[in-house]
Amino acid sequence: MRKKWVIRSQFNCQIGARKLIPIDRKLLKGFALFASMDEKELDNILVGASSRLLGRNEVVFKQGDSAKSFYILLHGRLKVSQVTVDGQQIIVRIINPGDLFGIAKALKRDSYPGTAKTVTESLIVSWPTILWDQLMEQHPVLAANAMHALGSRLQEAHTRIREMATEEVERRVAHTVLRLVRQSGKRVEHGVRIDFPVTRKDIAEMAGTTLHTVSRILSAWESAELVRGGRKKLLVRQPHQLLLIADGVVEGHL
Amino acid sequence: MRKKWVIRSQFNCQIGARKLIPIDRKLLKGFALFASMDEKELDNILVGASSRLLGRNEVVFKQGDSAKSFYILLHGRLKVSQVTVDGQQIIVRIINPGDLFGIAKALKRDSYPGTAKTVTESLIVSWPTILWDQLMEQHPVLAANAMHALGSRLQEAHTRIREMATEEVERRVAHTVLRLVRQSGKRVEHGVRIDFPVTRKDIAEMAGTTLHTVSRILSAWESAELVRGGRKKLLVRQPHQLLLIADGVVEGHL
DNA sequence: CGGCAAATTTGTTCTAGGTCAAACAAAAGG
DNA sequence: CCTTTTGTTTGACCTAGAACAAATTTGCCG
Repeated sequence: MRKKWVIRSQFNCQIGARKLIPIDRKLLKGFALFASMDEKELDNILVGASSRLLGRNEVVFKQGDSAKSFYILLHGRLKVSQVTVDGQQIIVRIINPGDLFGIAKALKRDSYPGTAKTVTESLIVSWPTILWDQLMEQHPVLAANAMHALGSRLQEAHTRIREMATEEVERRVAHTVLRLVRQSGKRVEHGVRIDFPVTRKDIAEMAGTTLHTVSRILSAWESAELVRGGRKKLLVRQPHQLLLIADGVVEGHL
Repeated sequence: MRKKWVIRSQFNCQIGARKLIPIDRKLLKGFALFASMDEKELDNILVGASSRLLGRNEVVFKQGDSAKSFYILLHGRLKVSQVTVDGQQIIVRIINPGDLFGIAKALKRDSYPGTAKTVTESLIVSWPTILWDQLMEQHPVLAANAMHALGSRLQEAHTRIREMATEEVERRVAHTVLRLVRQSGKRVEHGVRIDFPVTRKDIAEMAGTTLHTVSRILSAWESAELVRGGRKKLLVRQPHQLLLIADGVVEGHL
């Protein structure tokens, strides 16, 4: 068993060995991005790709780094954050398996606008950024799918903007939690569990508020039996009730 | 002359004649979207397109309408807004000449997520939505440019999210105004004028605040000689000072 | 197992900016 | 020209939620 495990300067200086996990096209299959592509096309796409297995809390790229590669997440979970000049942090998005990320080229940028960090052990595949245009050109299906992905992100962004502009915190937090449920929820015995570690601070940075306020809200919800919290854990017991709060149908519990 | 035109309840019942302005490929040239495409390709793209000249305050499509067409704005200015269930409005974006809009297909939607309305007389070109995929496939350059356009919008959306999450109103309003200056500013004698009618309410809906607050802020800025207001008018006299406010370098004037 | 850092909870205070209210000004339309 | 509509300004008040502060809990690592 390969145990050449990390010597971490501070972030992710990884070791060569880790890099060369053989990439099987089977790994790609099943993701929307590669929908309806045949084996041959997939192999073709994989030329030039390399993969990496990362542990928890490792940084894939940092805000401002020059964008040498673009990626797709096969397994695990990342979060992308930005820090403002005055040190405040926000979470731009959570990356789920199958998502493209670091596609600075598509955004006409040559540096990454945010920092991508694993929150669980993760498997990623990367390509050199210079291959982007070529890849898009040679695989129209891929291009179309990538555009769809961008489109969904844009829609989600608009939704967040609208929420932040018009809704009060409790509803925004409810929306945030529901989004997590939708993207990363796992049915368990008494509800739906967010299947990766989320802190109150994370939620705050997604909803545009403070961890204190989030904590108060979750406590209130816990009293009302809507959720069950825990350190970096969250179980939603009554998604439907939460939806009512999110949509402003019922009064909140604060 | 095809006069099978819609009689639309209350908004944009326009006249058939207006529809059939001959579209010259020269009109398209010069827009980033069609960069580096030759005459022949442009003509090809224009097959299936139709154009329309609209007056002020006409609705191109309404939130929820089924997305039968996608558009590009050649001349004029539109604004896209969304209304929430409880009647609050926000401005999603301002559409400037050369911008694609109504590309629901790229967002995997079959209805428009917002309402697009002219704020000045505008010239638009439209294609039936069903041509989208075909057009993207046959013109990789167009596809790439369209993706860039989406990418820019996504970036702008993230910027707005970050601003709304971390900045206080005065800075947000400053950013909003500066964005208007950048996109639609016209150098004039004593500064830069926003070259289309913007109300305080518009600005509020872009910055995520109320028209009252915007009015107060602009009044304060006016006292400080930073801007000059007027009914639906705005002249920025000292963009640089405004930038300092936007970036939080100097105290605001409230 | 004990110590430590990270995460969470909860109380108290304080203010930015929303809400309510009203007067005012400039277009638009007849 | 007068009336109406639409946009703007300003004041007075009030509250959601941020900021400040501290105690408490939890998981981790040596």
